[in-house]
Amino acid sequence: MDIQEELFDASAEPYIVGGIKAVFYQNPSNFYKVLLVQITETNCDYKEQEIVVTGSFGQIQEEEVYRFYGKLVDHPKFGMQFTSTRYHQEKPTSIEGLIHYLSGDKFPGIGEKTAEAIVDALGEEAIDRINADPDVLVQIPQLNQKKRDTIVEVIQQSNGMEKIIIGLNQYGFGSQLAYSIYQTYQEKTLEIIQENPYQLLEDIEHVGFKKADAIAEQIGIKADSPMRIKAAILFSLNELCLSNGDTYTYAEQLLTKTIEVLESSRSFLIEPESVADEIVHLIDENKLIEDNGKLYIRSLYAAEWGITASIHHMLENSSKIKYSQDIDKEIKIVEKTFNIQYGKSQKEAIKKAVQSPIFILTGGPGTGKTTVLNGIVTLYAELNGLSLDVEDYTEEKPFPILLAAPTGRAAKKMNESTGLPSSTIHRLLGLNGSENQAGEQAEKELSGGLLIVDEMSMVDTWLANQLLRAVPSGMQVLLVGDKDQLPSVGPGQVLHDLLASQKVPSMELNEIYRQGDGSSIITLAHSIKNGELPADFLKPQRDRSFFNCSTFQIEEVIRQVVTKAKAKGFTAQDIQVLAPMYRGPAGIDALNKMLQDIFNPNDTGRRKEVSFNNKVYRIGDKVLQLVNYPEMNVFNGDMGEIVGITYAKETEDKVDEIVIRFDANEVTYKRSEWNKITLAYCCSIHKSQGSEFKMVILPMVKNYHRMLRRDLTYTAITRASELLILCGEPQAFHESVMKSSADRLTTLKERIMGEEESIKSPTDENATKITVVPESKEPVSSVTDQPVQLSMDQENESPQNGLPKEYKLTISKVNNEEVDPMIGMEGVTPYQ
DNA sequence: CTTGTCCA
Repeated sequence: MDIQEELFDASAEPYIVGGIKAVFYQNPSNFYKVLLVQITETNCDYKEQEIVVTGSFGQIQEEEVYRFYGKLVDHPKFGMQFTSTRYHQEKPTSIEGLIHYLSGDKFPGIGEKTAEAIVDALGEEAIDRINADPDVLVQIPQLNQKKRDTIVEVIQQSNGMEKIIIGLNQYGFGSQLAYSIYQTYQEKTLEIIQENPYQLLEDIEHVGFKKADAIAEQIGIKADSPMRIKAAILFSLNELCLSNGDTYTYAEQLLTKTIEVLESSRSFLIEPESVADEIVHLIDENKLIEDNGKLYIRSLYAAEWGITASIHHMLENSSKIKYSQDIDKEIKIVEKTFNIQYGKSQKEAIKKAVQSPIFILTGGPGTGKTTVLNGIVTLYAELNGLSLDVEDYTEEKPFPILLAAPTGRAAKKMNESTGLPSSTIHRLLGLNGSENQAGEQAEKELSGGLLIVDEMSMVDTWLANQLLRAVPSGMQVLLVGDKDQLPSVGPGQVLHDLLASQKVPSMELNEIYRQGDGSSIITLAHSIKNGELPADFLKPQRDRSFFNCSTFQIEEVIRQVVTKAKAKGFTAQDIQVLAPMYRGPAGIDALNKMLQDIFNPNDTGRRKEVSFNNKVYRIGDKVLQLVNYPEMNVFNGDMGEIVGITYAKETEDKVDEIVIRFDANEVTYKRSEWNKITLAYCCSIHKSQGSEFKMVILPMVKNYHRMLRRDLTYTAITRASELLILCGEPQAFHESVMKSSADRLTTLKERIMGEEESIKSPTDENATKITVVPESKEPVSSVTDQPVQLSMDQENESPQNGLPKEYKLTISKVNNEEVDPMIGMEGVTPYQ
């Protein structure tokens, strides 16, 4: 068996073997290539002679024959092609093939006759034999020393990849890591690792310090070597900043963390002084930035300043935006076109936005950001005499309004709500994932008159810098988002800081248009946003209720609520259970299993089902997409339904297949792609961002631990458009609301405000950090200090329910089915 | 402990 196949376990994987006819495209900054391949062998259902193969490849020789592993993809623009995840050069196997290979361009000076002589002497195993012992060539009289060297060199080079992979294996890298390391360094792999194993920390994701340090030890790098200490410092800085979302840290914390990293990797005592010395050296070398006692990751320091410069530059252009038309009059025309009436603040936002070089539109869910966004687009087009018909534009004259968002799903939603083309920010900027995070490479400037970015709260410091830097002079920018929702995955809190600086014109929408009057969900959301839990938090309301229970009772409580709701006509699509984490008794995985049994059981045991990763899938299951498939218009976070399951023996490729329907289109997933989906009856709060559900069920228990955060709770409850059912421990809700997330350490706000950095010591900073957390709130602590009893005051609360005065929701009553778990919601059905 | 993006 081929070494690679063994390594990557690729038994029934689709492959294509063929010669390279042309290299259509190669990205100079990474290994991405588009190749035209003349097929000689394949196990795919593909009848043409040629196919386009895309992927990351090292050196690709035209005319050479390669074996590509991957899958067929129907690209909307380029048709059927093969996306390859790994490949290797094919060794010639037949005698004729071998002769052809040896007499080819690769071996200068070797003709057909010489090649024949080599194969005559060494047989079909010639290549392996030369590899094993180059001296076997001496027996061939046609070859002089120079030709022998050429042959050996070329053969060893193409054998290099296998050697490198074996080498990586010996260093203890599994197939996955070995592969990504090889993809990055190619033939230089072993050289780079031997020179400085710590380089892996900078270049390869998922390589930890211990791993790199183990190799370093193996090749004799001493425990107190400056190289090792420096690597540990930079690694610790990254860990500290990225785990908290901060853009800087303090020397003391960095020192402590570094020593911890070093000493937990090798048992060797490290002097704090030597770490401190190396921190100073790194600052001198400009690999670490020190500013007013703060230590920054270089790229983040640059990005904060970059954003600041861009913003200031835009603001200087304020006076250049002038319209001859009467804007108020034009807004009236827009209102007429859409047949709506904007609220006062909405009107003001539209007016300000078209007149500002950069403008922030913010507001919670349901406040009409989308409506205003559409108004701004229409008014902008009106004022500038632009057509909004995409057909009127060409490649030379591109559409002048750019729409983008940090996630594929948000971009898709933008496209649906505006009818205009939109894309991810990455795609807009032409980022391809191989850039370093600093984005220090040259990038293209955008063209157009207006750039609109939605879900700005999810844009991190690096991306914001790259985006704003690509904005040309004169292009207006509109940033839209909700600063209280989940922050970016990457470091920083750009939207928050821009708003806090008060330098950028902005408008916050407060009026709720989505929910009807008297929604207590919105009131609750407002309190949570401000770090409070309202006094009536535990009392059943018309549109929400609370079940007090422990971690281990969550499953049973939710089972009963959902069973009841289902009987009332709520479907799996109407009800969404949200949890912050996957594992544990009250985790997403456990709840999904239970919910699947309610909504889509296999009672008879005779239904078609397939299992994967401890999960069972059946037709009718509600599933969640976990990655982007832009060509299918399906994105990370989209929900669909399984509409078909085909067992391996019934499919052409002999692999199990699942067909999932999303809104309009159906997508087929082979077993190898099943890790791209999961059950969706319960999903993570993160994945729910950007969606809305009639009924949201939200468990909160202390077991969720570090996931108890205000932004998560706020995001979760604001997903509910009609009903919200909370369950769990009141103390857990309390904790989550107390834990503010908008306390990432950043200096963007100060930079934009142009304030002299006040010299703060770490203790000062800690003090400010503490004040960010609101003072203890009386109503909450009084609720949480004692065992909670849910009581309903008959006089004030829903007397129409005719409930007894003392009505306690306890788990035993729920268990005995003495109470209706949808208490207080009698009149509510999904169809009202 | 969870979360995002990428190529003619």
